[in-house]
Amino acid sequence: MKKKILIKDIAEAAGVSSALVSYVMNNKSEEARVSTRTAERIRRIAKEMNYQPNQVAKSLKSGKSFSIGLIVTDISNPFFGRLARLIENESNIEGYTVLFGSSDENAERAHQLIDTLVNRQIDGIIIVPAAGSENQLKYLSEMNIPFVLLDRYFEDIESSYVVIDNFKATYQATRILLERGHEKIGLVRYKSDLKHTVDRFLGYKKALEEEDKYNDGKFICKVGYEDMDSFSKEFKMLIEKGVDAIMFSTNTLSIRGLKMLKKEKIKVPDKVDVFCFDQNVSYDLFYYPISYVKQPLDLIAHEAVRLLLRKIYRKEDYQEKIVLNPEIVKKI
Amino acid sequence: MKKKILIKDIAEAAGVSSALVSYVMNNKSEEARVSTRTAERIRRIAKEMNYQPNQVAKSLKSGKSFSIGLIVTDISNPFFGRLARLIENESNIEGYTVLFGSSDENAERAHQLIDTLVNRQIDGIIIVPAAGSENQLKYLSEMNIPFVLLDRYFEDIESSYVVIDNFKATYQATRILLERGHEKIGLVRYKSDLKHTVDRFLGYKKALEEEDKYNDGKFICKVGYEDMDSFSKEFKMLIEKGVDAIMFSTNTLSIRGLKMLKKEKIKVPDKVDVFCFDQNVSYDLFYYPISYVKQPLDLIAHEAVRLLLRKIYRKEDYQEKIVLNPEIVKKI
DNA sequence: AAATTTTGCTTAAACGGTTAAATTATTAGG
DNA sequence: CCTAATAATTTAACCGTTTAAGCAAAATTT
Repeated sequence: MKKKILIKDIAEAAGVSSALVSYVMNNKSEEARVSTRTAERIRRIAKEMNYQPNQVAKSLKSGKSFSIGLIVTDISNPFFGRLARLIENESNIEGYTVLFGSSDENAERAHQLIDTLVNRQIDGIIIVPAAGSENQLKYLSEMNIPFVLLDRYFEDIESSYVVIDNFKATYQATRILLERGHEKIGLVRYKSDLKHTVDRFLGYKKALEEEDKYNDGKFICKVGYEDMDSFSKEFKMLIEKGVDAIMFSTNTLSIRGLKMLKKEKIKVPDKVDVFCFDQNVSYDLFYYPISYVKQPLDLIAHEAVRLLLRKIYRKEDYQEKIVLNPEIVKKI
Repeated sequence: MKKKILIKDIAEAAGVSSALVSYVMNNKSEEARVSTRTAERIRRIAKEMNYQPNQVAKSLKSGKSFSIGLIVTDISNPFFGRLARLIENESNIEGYTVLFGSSDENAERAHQLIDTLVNRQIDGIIIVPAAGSENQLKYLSEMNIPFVLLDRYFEDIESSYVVIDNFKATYQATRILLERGHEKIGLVRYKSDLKHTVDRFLGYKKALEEEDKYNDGKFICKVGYEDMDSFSKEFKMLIEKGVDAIMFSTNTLSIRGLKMLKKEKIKVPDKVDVFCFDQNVSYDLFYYPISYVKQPLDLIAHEAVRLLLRKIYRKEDYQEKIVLNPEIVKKI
């Protein structure tokens, strides 16, 4: 078994103290006045011995770990998978590693994850916050741990965030359904008070109200995040109410809805037209072209990492709130 | 800004030395003969002050970090996303956190990732190895860093791994296509010498040879992992050769193939029948029921974590090789 | 040539824990 | 009441780095 090369091994081999090696390895030869000859020698030996600094020791000393945490609701959800991948890329470019965790929209679980990540000295966290996790964010603020929210945020918590204009997203999408001449437009949404969920609902509502077709929310189908079993029941009820179009307000709901429509042989768009949320490879395989709201994922990831790193570097307390425009992908 | 509670803060508050606090917090009161009264007091105070041990310091001292690395080819690929999620769950149960990275099937990138993870003192790594990464695995062995391979392995590298019987998978799937009466069965595969790719090819070949329908691999379409652009060209050529069925050998290839078939209006199964690889929500939205090879993902994740933890705990050098049975999901 | 500055390097403390060894307090035994 | 044994606690070294402070030699100034 090869032994891990430490700074003191290099120092020994070079016949100098470990301090010198450290200075050289951290490009501080100048400030520390290391002679160019010695610096050269140290560099050469370090390379020969394939020296890899122990990040744990570095972190302990510096309080910086060059790693960031990422908490999503479920990494296996393609939407978050793609986001995670993009965040990974952006972070790596800046020399950061990503630790991740899935909260399952569960505040308790999110709490655990945050603790774990914080104890591992992550320099900052990107969070898709679960409902009821406000206190955790307050805790992070108090501890001065930089964080950036994604996908949603809390109006009564001061924080940086990157989201899309969800109201606009469903408003525009619903308008398109209206323009296509639909009269009874349903909404499939989660039972949740999270900002983005509510905004998506409000956009839908506004569009319908403008045309006097809101009907007191008669065509809204609310499903719980956990009890997905209820989905089919609720969804069928919605269909039975005679809707002629459906606005799906998330990626997973879109997929589940399309599956149901296909299974129940409800013809799209003759019987019901649909408008989906977020991209998904599946849409391309559906028998009818699917229009959808597209979130600018790469931009979201880019901005999220940028905001976070800015917070990490400049310890300023300034919060940036970024609201990006959704793209409406109209396939017909 | 609240300050992070350290062991010495607890010690001070309890009027004892930090050693005692450490013993108590690590449930070593017995061995260290801490009086029950003191232990109680320390526990109470620690709880009141919400003490969270600094994992970095613990890691430095113990050489253990209670985190494991996970290297997949691409976390945004739903197949690996699901796997990652399951591995996350299994690891969390055992108190481990997951650091992940996507290698993009690129040995250079994988090398970087491994270095990063190792320098962060991860206790072990679960790797979906890229082609040409054998030397990295040797390095891990030399450094005595526990690792488990997933999805594929190298025949000339001694290691633990969890894979499915890929030969059997395509053999059985191809047999089904044969039984359906197809004569010209194509294979869509990656250009790669990785064990699993080759095995999948061999299973296909064997099944065809048994019926004298291999045709010297005339109906094989090989595409590069990176230059996916060539996919459409290659795929069209395959179609033009007049195949009446296609065996797709990975998840992404299946999806891309189905998309092409739909786009080009090539009727499934009348014009060409298909057999896909791995589950995917998309299959359910395709106009015709898709049969596919299903990998037992939860079992794979479970076993991978189990093997890795076993290696971490017992420092034994015994390699476990687990080959699981694929499930053939026949939809017609 | 002495005093001062600059150069090149070393020493040692610190980061926040763990743990073997040492020390002190308590109890039991004679 | 003194000694020995045992119980409870403290001390200090260590994990692998970083970095302020110190020091000796060489170079420069006076």
